Amino acid sequence: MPELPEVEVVRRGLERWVTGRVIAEVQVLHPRAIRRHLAGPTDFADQLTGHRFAAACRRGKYLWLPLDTVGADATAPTEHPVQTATGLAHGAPGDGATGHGAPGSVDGGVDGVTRGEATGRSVLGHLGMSGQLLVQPETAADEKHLRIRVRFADAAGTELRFVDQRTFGGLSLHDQLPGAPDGLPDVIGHIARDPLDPVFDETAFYTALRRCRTTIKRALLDQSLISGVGNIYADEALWRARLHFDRPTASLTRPRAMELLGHVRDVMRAALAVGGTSFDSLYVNVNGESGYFECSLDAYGREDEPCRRCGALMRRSPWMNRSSYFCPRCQRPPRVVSPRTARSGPAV
DNA sequence: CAGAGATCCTGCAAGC
DNA sequence: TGCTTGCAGGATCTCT
Repeated sequence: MPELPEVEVVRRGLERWVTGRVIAEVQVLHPRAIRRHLAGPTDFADQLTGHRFAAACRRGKYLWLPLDTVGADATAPTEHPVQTATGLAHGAPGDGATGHGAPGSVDGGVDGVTRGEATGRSVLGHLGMSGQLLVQPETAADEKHLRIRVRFADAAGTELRFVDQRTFGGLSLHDQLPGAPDGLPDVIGHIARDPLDPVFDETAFYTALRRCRTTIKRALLDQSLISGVGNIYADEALWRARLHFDRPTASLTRPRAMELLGHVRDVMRAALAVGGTSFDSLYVNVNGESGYFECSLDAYGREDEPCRRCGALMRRSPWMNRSSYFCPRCQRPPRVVSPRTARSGPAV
């Protein structure tokens, strides 16, 4: 399922294949896919039609595309690049790859097209568990779970499709947060920056950990503290850090927290490096269930298999209506069970 | 108010 | 073979 690395691969695909294109038509084929757009499917389609996607940005697992008006002299068909996208994945993760306010990214424009003016609104997308944003030939057969189709005014011959089996994801249109240089939608203003973001605030993160009376895995999945981490990479990072998922956050020393943060980054970078390789054709290939990173997993899904570090059999624990995978030897359960009591005790 | 749990949804796998 | 049940999970809502 899509976590930060997968979403970043999608963002790069959108940047390449969708940015600068003018929307000719929007079809909403399943209302649940735009449930966060409260004004409904017709309004969503009407608001987008005739506008241009200005950029492709990401924060955590959210993607968004700011909308521009179309310049008066931009009626000629866009000569859109149609060539292999191989090499897109080679950018250094966290080095501008996250698309946060990169200077010129919004104003760079597409060759030969005069840019319109910003509308102050952005199309927000979330892939949920099974969502895919695909750039497909217009002639390609509809996917079984096609939810939204966006047709373009140019002659590139491709269209943007939102495909989502379990319908946890969706698209919506929102006003931009005032003062946000990258067109951040107001509804995700509370989402923290991700650990690959150059301006991720480590001190604020650690301060929040010390202040919270919760456990470390809950904190890792709390998108308002740190974004982009899902169940899989949380388990992977905790395994690498030899931390039990039920460890109270308040019991972590700063060096220990920074070590964990480093493992989160390492796991994400490794997944991002692998995820990019599947992205080399005409369409944005985001198969959330393709398992390209699966062979690299040390914890997630490895119940009853030997720990790659100590050989003990990995365990699976029910946790918040899902599962936590851990090594019972490397990742000892906390001695202090309650976060409340841990708060008054010394940091370990 | 912070934190914990329920909830949405669909397809697949396991069990009877 | 065919049905039922459980599981997967991110974000949001509700409850304590």
